[in-house]
Amino acid sequence: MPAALPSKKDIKAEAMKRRICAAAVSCIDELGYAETSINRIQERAGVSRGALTHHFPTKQALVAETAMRLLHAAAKPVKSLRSGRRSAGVDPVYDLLMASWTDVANTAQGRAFVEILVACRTDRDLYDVLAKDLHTWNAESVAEISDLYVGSGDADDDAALLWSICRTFIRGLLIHERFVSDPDHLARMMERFAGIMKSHLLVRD
Amino acid sequence: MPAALPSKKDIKAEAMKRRICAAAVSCIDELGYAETSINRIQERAGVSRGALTHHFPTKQALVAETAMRLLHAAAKPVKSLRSGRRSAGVDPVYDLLMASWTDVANTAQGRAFVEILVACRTDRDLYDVLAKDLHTWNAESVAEISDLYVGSGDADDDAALLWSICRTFIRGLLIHERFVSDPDHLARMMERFAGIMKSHLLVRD
DNA sequence: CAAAGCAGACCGAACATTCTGTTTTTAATA
DNA sequence: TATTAAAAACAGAATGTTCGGTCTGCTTTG
Repeated sequence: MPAALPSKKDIKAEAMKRRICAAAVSCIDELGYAETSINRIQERAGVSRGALTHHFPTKQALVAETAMRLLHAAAKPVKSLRSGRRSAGVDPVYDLLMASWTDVANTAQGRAFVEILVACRTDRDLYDVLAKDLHTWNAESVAEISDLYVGSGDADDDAALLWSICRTFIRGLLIHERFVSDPDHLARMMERFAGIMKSHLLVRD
Repeated sequence: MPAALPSKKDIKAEAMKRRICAAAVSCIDELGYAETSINRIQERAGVSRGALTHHFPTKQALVAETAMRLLHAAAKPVKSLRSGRRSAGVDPVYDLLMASWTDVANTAQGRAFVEILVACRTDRDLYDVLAKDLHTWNAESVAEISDLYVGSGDADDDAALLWSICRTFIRGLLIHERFVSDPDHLARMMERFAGIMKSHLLVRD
């Protein structure tokens, strides 16, 4: 594993890929997965068709890499919340949940990721590409939490279960928006939910 | 409001629409919203293009009507749970939530509905058609619950808030499937969640 | 016989992908 | 260090398919 330091070529390639994936994210977030075409991503990224095709030979490859990047980007915030600003707010779990909503889920990246998640429910090819990373990401996320918290239930993996529940609710909240006219309602739901959960996910002693 | 009893023509038209919408539901459930085309719906419904076009001049009209039907179909189960099988199971709220998952959400209809919900997050035209019905459906659903239950929190609409949280979680659960390898895990999450919620949504005395 | 229901061909637009060139970068050689 | 051939990065046209929507007829119903 030489981990050869990146050449000028690699740097440009990485910059190009990042640019294209960023365009893909904003497209998916604003237009939805169904209306996101290669043409539109290309246009939004300000990149020629040849360049895009060179780095991502198929649409699936582009979506897959975009999803991977979103996945790895979403892993950071939880870790940073783990180390940073302890005991600053009301409750660590409450803070974690509220931050997960505002800083991770309810962002262009978070919304785009949910779009891709929904897409790979029915797109088996896409799912096959992402499945492994989704599972390991999930396992790591759950392990991080289990390391710090313990659940109020009987099962020994109760903290993991509760954290999965939290993430599931937060993702669902993105979809619930269309049901209510007042956007403030989502914040109220989030607060109420976090208030309930903080008495079940307890800091390890 | 004459509510003229349906003629033979109307009956046939209704049957045709039902058939097409059913095909749309199974398409959206199995292929996802992005891969659902008029051609495929037509093929699955075993209907000619002319017939389909006659009843639904545009794709949006078809999706909108399909969503309406799903919405009205999803209103029933909650009502039936309200009247039927009281005190049969562990807890009325627990039963209600578990039934909402197995009988409403985790069905072809439920999954298709979520697909449409996700789609109309970014499709403003579709949302404009559905918004009114989504809001009133939501209001009715919440009213039904508030009529029977009271929340553990301070707010006077706490039961409504909690019920919205429940529905949001259940919808999110449909998406969470791709994160875990064991499908049984979803059931565990559902049970744990319902167990928590039953101590916050309380039967009115 | 008028009108609605139905059948299927047809249309331009947009799609993902493939392709032929052109430019730039890399690495090997002198 | 200068030269050069190969490889990679890019540009953009061309291709065949599929899309949603329209249009022209035929059939059934009222």
